[in-house]
Amino acid sequence: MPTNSHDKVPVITLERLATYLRYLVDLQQDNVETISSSEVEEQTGINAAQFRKDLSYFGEFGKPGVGYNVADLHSRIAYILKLDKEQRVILVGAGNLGSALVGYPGLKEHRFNVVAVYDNNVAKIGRNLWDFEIMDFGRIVETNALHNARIAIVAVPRSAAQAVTDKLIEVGIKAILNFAPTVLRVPEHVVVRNVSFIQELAVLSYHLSHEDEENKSSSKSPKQTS
Amino acid sequence: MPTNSHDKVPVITLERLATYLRYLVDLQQDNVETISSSEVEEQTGINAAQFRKDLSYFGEFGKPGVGYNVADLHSRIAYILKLDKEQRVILVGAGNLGSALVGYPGLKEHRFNVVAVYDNNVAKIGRNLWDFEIMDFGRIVETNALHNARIAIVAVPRSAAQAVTDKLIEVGIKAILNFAPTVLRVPEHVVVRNVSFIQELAVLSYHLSHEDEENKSSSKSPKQTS
DNA sequence: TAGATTGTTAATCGATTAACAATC
DNA sequence: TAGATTGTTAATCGATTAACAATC
Repeated sequence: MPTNSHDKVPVITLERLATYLRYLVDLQQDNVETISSSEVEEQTGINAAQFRKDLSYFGEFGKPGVGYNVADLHSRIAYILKLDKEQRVILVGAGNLGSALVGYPGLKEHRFNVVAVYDNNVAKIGRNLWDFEIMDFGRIVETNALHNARIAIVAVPRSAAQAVTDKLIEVGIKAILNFAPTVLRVPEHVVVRNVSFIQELAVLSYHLSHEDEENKSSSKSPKQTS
Repeated sequence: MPTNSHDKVPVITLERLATYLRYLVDLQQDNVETISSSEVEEQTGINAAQFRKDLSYFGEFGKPGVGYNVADLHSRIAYILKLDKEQRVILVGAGNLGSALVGYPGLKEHRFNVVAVYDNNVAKIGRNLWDFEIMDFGRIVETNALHNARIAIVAVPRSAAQAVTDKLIEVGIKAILNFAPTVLRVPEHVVVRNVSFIQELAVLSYHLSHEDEENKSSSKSPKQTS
């Protein structure tokens, strides 16, 4: 049962799948037709065996002795991540960050379709954010019954985040991308991913503060996370 | 050699440290004075032993039979992550995202001090972004010699990201928070963290697409990442 | 065919967590 | 003191990667 069996694909494999996708876009722009796993390793620093292992959760993608067809691999990974079909998304919180997120062109490129923008600030409700009229979050029960979005982006202040989340779950949201700097409590059937700008800076800050004490070590490949 | 020995603290521990910090802020706002590791587990879903283990890399923080003093733990974690002292940060890319990032109040709260904003678009150079005059990225050699920032936020289009990065390394940047959807190649002494909004949505999308096939399982604690 | 590279197994490595002696 | 909870050890679990038979 290959090509999509769901049983326990590690989340970190999914994350790398999304990374491969980005990299494959680069390759397509450079008109590269075929790559081998060892070329992936050279160029991204991700171990060749790991690349093959990640793919193996979903079936067979390459030709022994030849490698992987770039266009084919791209479309198959997009399929696995369901980036090949429209996913409806709502944004809650029409502040600076929410505005930047909704305005990001990569959303459309990856078939994420923002269907509504919500806020609870009466000064904002009714005004426009890009192409969207900002809706009253207090009325999400009615409006999401129409839109039927399953993914929500939460870009509200920490103090509002849990209450917003509770409401989102009520209206059928199953996946939340949380930008508020707090741990959201959700029922078990709801998936949350947290994005914390400050947390990332904190990790960088830690490494910085120690760099002067460090002696040179010897690896060569790019050292990156996420 | 406790309280800051650097030898191989897992990055994931550092990430959780930043999570603990957020949580401790919540507790302080609620005037909670003491917590035990099992309360942390209840409220955040992070295993109590893991919490204790994470802290153990840096010394002793609690009192057996009592628990952890919230204010003390907060300040010690802030110290470890060097969030107790100013870190100078530059932003490259004065677009929507860059604007939202620099405007984020959490930066100041955590002592990240944005010292300059750069762009290469002549239409933007000289204009203001919040309190900052947008500087010509072409002149960063001179300007960062003054500011001496070590952390850079890269919020430029994919096509510009690698060239920008190369230049940043030239001017002494040691840590990069990358928002461009591409893998940056950096020398071994430079740390990169990638933030990819689309990647996060892709992981959510994957989970969504399968949810209808899934039968209920039985865990209860919050299932979150990052 | 010979050479290259896959998909997968098994060994290794590292992170999570249960268990418990130390101690407040 | 008795009860609670720490810090840490050791067992478990899971992810990474080397190695190689299969195969293009």
